[in-house]
Amino acid sequence: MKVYNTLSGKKEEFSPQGKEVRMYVCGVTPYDEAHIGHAMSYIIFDVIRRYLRSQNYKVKYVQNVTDIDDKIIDRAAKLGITPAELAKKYTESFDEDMKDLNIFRAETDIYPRATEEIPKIIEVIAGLVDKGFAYPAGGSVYFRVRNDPDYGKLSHRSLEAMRAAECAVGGEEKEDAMDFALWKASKPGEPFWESPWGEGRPGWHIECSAMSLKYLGETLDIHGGGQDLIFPHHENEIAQSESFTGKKPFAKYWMHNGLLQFGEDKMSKSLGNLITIREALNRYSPDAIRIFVLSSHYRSPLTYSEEGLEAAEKGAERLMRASSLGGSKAASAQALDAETYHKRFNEAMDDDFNTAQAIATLFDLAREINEAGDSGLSFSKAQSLLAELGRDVLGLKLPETRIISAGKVTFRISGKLSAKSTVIPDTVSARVNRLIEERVNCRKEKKWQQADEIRKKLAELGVILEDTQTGTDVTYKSVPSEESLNSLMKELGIAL
RNA sequence: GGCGACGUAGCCAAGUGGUUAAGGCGGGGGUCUGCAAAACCCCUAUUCACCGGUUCGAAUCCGGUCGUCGCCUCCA
Repeated sequence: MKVYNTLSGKKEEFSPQGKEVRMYVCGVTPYDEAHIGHAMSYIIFDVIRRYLRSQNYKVKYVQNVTDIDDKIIDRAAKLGITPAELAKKYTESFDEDMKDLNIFRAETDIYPRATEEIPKIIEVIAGLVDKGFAYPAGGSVYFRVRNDPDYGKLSHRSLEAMRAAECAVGGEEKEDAMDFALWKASKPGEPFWESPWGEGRPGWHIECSAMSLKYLGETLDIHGGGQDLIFPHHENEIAQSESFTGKKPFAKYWMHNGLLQFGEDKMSKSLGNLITIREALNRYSPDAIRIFVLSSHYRSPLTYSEEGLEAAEKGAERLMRASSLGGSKAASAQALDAETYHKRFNEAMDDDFNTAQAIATLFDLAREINEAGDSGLSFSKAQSLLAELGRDVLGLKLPETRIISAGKVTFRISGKLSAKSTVIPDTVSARVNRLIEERVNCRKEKKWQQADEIRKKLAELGVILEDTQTGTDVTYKSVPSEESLNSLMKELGIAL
């Protein structure tokens, strides 16, 4: 398996330290709703992790929550609530988003919060001060960048070049403009913790060093995040961690996803041009969002577009249909060769997680299944493979089809409804089934106009009917209200 | 200004020395169907921004030109 490492700028053979892969992915600062740029990043690392698991690696996963920083304090002050309340609210909202996007979580995962890791953070800062890599000034503590000869190795730039850019600002108390804060003295009214340097709170970068050290040890296998974190965040993490432990590298493989673009610009909170994950989920299925993200390479930027999401929705529908296609009773024993697809899929994923090619393989497999279905060949093996790779590795839901009404009606849920485990109320399905039954009778009697009318009206309510050789398939794209069905039945003169 | 990425069909997007240049969406034609839908089949890039060069051979390597974007400040 080859993995692109930002540190070396090359694809490298993946060889973790042990059987268990130690993986750390930078989490969010919960001060607002997460947007689909976040979704992109977490979907990508989710798939990387799922693939590692499918290749029989164990993965020990840690993802932080930066629940204290300037933005949280400012925002909370504006809203008149405490920073802790604000952070809690948006952490919960983020967790809900991740759940609906089908992001894998294991019992053994750790999602540490900065505010709950203060002792470890102070321990690391104190260690850096002892070793001369950091110095207190004015109640804060700064990292002494010039003492780290490796500084800049991840972002591939020199200290001189950075100084020349004259972008480093503030900090009259700093020895060097490039030095960054490990510990920030608190201002009146701000939340604070006691420390050897006075009341204050942790700087942004230090929590990741402290948490990864505490939960994953001195050397990580994979450290991931968006490309916007390469500098300064990850550069600073390396500086802190390697200076503290004296061990290099802090992380064997640094993986960074490309950023989501929105029109001409990057989608970001500061530009205000964002679509939240919640808004996206209200319009598109989680599978569509995943296919949209995974259809291009994870290191390339991706531009958000309605057309792109709609195209992905159609694709998701296609995979879902193939994975739930009912087998013919007359299917011959001759099965198609699923193994070549499995091989192609793995080869794509082994090459730095080429999900675009992996998905293309699934589309080819779907075509084979449909073809086999048309020609009466057995395709159950191919179908299990499609479901396995789609669900377990790419994290798609590929909503299950359930056969109801004695095999006459195939029931499906698709589109955005699949984000939650939607249940169609009995009162609703009873009415829909009654309408289908009525339509079946109309068709038997060749009352085509009436049959078409029922189909059309149900479609307007988000219930799609399709006739097959064995009966009628019903797909719920939304759940109609009992009342709307009642009035439809009244209009058509059909009694329950 | 410094560092980096990218420019492949109507749109999205793989491919990075020799393959018929993946796949999805869209469009056109057909099969099936009462009609639809779905599915399947065929067609939709003689060509990979442009100009030179290396090579028996380049979308793929090198140089240049034009264009787009990211990072250098909080960000996934």
